[in-house]
Amino acid sequence: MVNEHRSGPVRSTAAREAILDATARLFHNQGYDRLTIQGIAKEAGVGKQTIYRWWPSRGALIGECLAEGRLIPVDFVVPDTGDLAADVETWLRSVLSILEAPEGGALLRSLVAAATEDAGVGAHLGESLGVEKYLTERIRGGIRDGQLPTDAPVEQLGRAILGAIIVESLGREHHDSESIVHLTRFLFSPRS
Amino acid sequence: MVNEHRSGPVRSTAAREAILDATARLFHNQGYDRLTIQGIAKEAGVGKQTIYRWWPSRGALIGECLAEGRLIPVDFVVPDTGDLAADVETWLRSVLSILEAPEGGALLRSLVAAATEDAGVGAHLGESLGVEKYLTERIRGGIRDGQLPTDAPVEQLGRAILGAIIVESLGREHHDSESIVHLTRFLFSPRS
Amino acid sequence: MVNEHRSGPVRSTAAREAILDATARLFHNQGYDRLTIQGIAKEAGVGKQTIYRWWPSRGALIGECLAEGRLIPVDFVVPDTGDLAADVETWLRSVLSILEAPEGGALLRSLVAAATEDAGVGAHLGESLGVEKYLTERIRGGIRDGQLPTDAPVEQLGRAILGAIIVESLGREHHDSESIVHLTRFLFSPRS
Amino acid sequence: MVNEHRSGPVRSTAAREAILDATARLFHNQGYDRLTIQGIAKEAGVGKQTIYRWWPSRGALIGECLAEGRLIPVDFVVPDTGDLAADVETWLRSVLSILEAPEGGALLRSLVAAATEDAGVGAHLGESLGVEKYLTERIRGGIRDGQLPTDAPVEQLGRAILGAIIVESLGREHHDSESIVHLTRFLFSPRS
DNA sequence: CATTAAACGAGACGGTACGTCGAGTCTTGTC
DNA sequence: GACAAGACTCGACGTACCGTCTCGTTTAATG
Repeated sequence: MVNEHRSGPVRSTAAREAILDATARLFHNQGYDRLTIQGIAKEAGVGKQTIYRWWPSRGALIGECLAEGRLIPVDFVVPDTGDLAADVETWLRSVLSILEAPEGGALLRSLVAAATEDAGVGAHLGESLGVEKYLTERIRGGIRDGQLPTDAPVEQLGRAILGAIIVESLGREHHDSESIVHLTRFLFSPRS
Repeated sequence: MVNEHRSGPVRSTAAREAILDATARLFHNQGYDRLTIQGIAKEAGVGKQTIYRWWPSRGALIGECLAEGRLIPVDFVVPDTGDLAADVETWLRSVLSILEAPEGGALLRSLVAAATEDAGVGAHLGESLGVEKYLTERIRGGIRDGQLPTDAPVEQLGRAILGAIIVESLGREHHDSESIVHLTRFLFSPRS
Repeated sequence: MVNEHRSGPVRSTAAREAILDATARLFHNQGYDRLTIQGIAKEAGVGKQTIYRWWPSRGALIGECLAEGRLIPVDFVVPDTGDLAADVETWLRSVLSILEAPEGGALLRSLVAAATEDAGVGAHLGESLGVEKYLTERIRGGIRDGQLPTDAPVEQLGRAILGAIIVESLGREHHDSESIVHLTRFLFSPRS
Repeated sequence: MVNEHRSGPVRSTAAREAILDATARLFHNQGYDRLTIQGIAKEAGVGKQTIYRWWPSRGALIGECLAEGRLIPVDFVVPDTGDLAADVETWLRSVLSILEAPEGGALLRSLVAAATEDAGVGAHLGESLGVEKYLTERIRGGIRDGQLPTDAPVEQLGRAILGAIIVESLGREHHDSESIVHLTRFLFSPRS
């Protein structure tokens, strides 16, 4: 029998919703290091076991929130005006606007902290900023247009930009958007 | 007089040494998230209070270990053969050799985790890989040589490479050194 | 309804038993001043929190042990042969036999120490020696028999005898049972 | 040579005074259980070692304060008007006036707590209330006067009264002076 | 006097226990 | 059988004191 029947209730969507909601809320308010399963359970009005039943760890919860866009509720689409450098810059500025929000740096560091603990978060961090889906795709377009050489390391370019943002955030210096914008201009401006 | 004299016992260098030693040892063996003050104290044969007396947090301990080269005991010097791209690649390969060691990825992720908690670690992470001291300096040399345009974002290039390594490490895909080497070749190869 | 229902696990009697057992055992072996919550938890194979959940302090634990007869497991009943002085002396000798046991003085002093910290212990110290239940009752009988004047301070007589024992124990002189027996004979011998 | 000479300073009376002062002050303000050597040292403006040099324990400090009348600065003299019962009652009321002061019960319990830890305190507790020096002496006078039978247990009577006070204090019931006065009247009123 | 050694203030040290927090597991009664 | 509630053992937190041990400074008897 492929189909295994069992009696009893099925997973409560209300509980799942309340848990992910509470997780996202607490993550924003307190950061990853102060996020606790107990706190989430109480905030969600849920038993601890209900969390442990469906998620193996704190990181997995964050991963699921991230995947559902509950942590960064923006769609970082990259336009295609034909000008690769300008399009990338548009994307970059929308990402940087997160960092420039109050506690934006702390938010990003919290995400990185979660990523160090949980592989799923690490894998989907770039994804939720549109790196693979939009940015890398747009860069590929730039190659087809001849704005980048055919041997350009497409995926690595996205990672490098994201990485530069992360490194800057870890340094906690006063955030300077323009310096990263400068980087992308250098990377994507037409080469002679 | 700046110097304020006080009688009484002086800070024990033996205790300081034992604590930093134990911290570095446990950090390598267990990673940052399993590192506890309690464990360090026991490993070092020291009272907990002696740690709290001199360091405000777990992160600060890691920061000091990092600054003293107890975590990454390598000097990542960048040669100057005249060929910028080749020199950067030399540096890069020595950095990547850490990642390729067993548990190398975990080590880097642990450092990043510490950096998310402690500003000092964040500030000195790049430093201890020679980014500011050697890599950035070498890139500046590349500008003087005319191998890079004068408006190249020197500091951001170092951050971008380091960031690309970090992002790759967070993703936990099978590590591929060549893809990052590819990135640096793209960045630093002579532009026409 | 006075009864407020709540679902969920119920207090573990096994844990309670183990804790009180361990408390009594350690109290006898080490005395009150060396008794620690940590030690009780370890001896009982129990988490510290389980102790703090149900008892507010070390003294309260001792109070409960005392009330359940785990510290002085004797029933100090007073006979009624008709001879008040003799009956009180019978009781007294059984109490003194505790003091005369090895470490008996230390046991009593430990109880007194606990009583100074915890009101409950103080209240039940006399009780567990049968002062209120048996001794005072027997003295009342003596009044009815005419062996004591009707205005005799019944309760205070019990306290005075117990107090004399305690004061003697605090003095740590070589214990002399006969001197206290002498006191009770004086107090209860037939008055002309 | 029996006499061993040495150079150097002698014991500082200022330090001794400051320490005993601080001890008495803190004992009154915080009670015995919150009294710490560190606290005394800081309050007295003295190094910890100076305390440990001259006193073996916290209890010994209290013992010395007690012996010097720094804890109960009253002289509990017993008058001799010829009326034994009345004289004892005079003494008793002055002792009870301590208990009736605010925190008087706590003070007595603190003294008892110290006595359970330190033999010296136990030995001198009664002494500092004038039990041996005055009360017992006065009772002996009562025997000589024929107000008490010759076989009265003189010392035990003093202990019994003190003990009754202590037991009442340990019970923390609302203090009732008259009940103890009643006891002494019963003990010392002329027997037919 | 100059010497010198002990007493002193200050406080760092290795420990032990404190009382609290959260982890992850288990138990109970309800839906 | 999923759920809310929460008791359970365990381990770490950061703090308070313990009693011992340097430190330099002060001080008084000895030489």
